[in-house]
Amino acid sequence: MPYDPSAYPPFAVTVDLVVLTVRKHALCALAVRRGESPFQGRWALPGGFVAASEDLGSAAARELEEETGLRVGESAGSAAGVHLEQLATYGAPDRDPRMRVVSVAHLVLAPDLPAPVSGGDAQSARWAPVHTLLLEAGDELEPESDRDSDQLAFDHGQILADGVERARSKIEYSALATAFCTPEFTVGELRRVYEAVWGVALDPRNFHRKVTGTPGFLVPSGGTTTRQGGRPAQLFRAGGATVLNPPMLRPEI
Amino acid sequence: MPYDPSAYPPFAVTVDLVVLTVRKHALCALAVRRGESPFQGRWALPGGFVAASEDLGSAAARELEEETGLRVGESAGSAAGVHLEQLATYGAPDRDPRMRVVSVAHLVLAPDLPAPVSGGDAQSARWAPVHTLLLEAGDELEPESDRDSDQLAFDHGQILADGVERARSKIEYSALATAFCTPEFTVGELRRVYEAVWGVALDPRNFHRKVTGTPGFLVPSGGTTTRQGGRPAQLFRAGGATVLNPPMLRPEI
DNA sequence: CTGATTATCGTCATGCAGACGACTATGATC
DNA sequence: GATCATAGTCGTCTGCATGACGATAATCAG
Repeated sequence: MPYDPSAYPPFAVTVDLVVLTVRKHALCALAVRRGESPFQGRWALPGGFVAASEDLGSAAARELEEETGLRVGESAGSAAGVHLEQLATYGAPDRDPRMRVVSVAHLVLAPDLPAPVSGGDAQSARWAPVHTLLLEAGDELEPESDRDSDQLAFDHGQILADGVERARSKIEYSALATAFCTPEFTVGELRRVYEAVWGVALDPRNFHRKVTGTPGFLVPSGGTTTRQGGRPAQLFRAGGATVLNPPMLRPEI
Repeated sequence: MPYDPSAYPPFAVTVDLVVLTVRKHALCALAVRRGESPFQGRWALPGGFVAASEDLGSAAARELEEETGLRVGESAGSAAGVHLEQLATYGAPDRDPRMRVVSVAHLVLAPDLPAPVSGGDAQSARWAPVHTLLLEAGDELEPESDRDSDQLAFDHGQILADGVERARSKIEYSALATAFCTPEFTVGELRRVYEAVWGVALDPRNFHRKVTGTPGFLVPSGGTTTRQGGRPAQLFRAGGATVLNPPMLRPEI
């Protein structure tokens, strides 16, 4: 591998973000409307170019804050639980018709946010249920849907699908489902996160036994709440555990 | 995100390979000796630049074949079981002192190969047990070891560590351990793969029960062999299963 | 033939997970 | 205020997978 500074082909490097949250019992992703060609007017994942002296993770965090106001960090800021990790890198030669772009996709898990947030450099942004963004050609579309204008630009449909699959599998064996929750949450709220991400119904009693019996997963914060109605529920915070052993089992079928 | 073709910073994109195999009861990685500065004479992971119109996975497969002769592909070529997947992307601004390089690392799992292979564009290559490549500064070194010349160049030590950890966790819940085996193998040979990758001893009887009882993991090929000594062992091929449910359990401690 | 080595089958106890009953504590409704 | 719906929490039972380990089978090296 002889080194010749002029011999390597030039690439542009971007970061794209799969920002997931749970809203109204549905797993939702952040999508921004493209103001530029190509794919003008279509929805896409938020993202942007990596600066010349910027780390990949820093670029992802910067884009996230620019487009959502969310800050990453363990105990920082208002939204404490935001989680960011690298997802995968997409570099098919023709994935961007303008030039050769390699995109390092990142996955963000965030608690439910009041509004899609404004003030980004995208014309508009929204939370969309992932099942509406992931409809493949040939799938059923509701009559009132936007047809293929709901399809994501570039290869962002694939990126989103990979991110969703990563999230689905990761909450099995890690405590990351708490990243979808507010700092204090109930067992029922955590269960609804699992149900939304996996798209299944879980037995409340077995779920309660499992999560409260896993050391380090949850720590009681002392208070209770009735915000879900019914009997007051104990409030918990995320414990120090990061891996769940044995894991949460995703029901078959 | 206004588009200006001249505004994006130029990057070089490379692929680096973590090629793992099991030799002599030890998990080994492929390392090549660098002939160029920086890190001249040091060991590094194989890899190279991505061509202008080349997909990332294709570049990884090309580099793999150039440096080892291995061909990726399900039923192709001589070595059938070779597995290649994207690992992660490393892009710290100062990871290469020459210029801004983003490296998309890939993980390769291969059966034991007779020789480190020659004919690559690297001066020399060898299989090294991962524990010798992953010694951190401050760890014990055997007196006869090459000291820090055994440390990998660039951030390849971190990349290798990430690849090893990926392999260790992936054989838990997938059938990928068979990628370390020849096309036909015995239960004992598969068990020795797990033992080498995890660095633990497994009970032969429970292991046998587990792998032969998991549908689709192994299919008998009909023959037997005594190449491991002792009683003849039944030969198997990898079945169609890709995920193991329930997974293989890695012993604690 | 004897022993070493490896493969394979079986048994038993433990523990977790799924299915589900029962009870508790709140707000909503009449 | 009584009743109902809702959600949370505690228990029980059963099946199954696993860990620990005994026992037997089939080869090779002396």
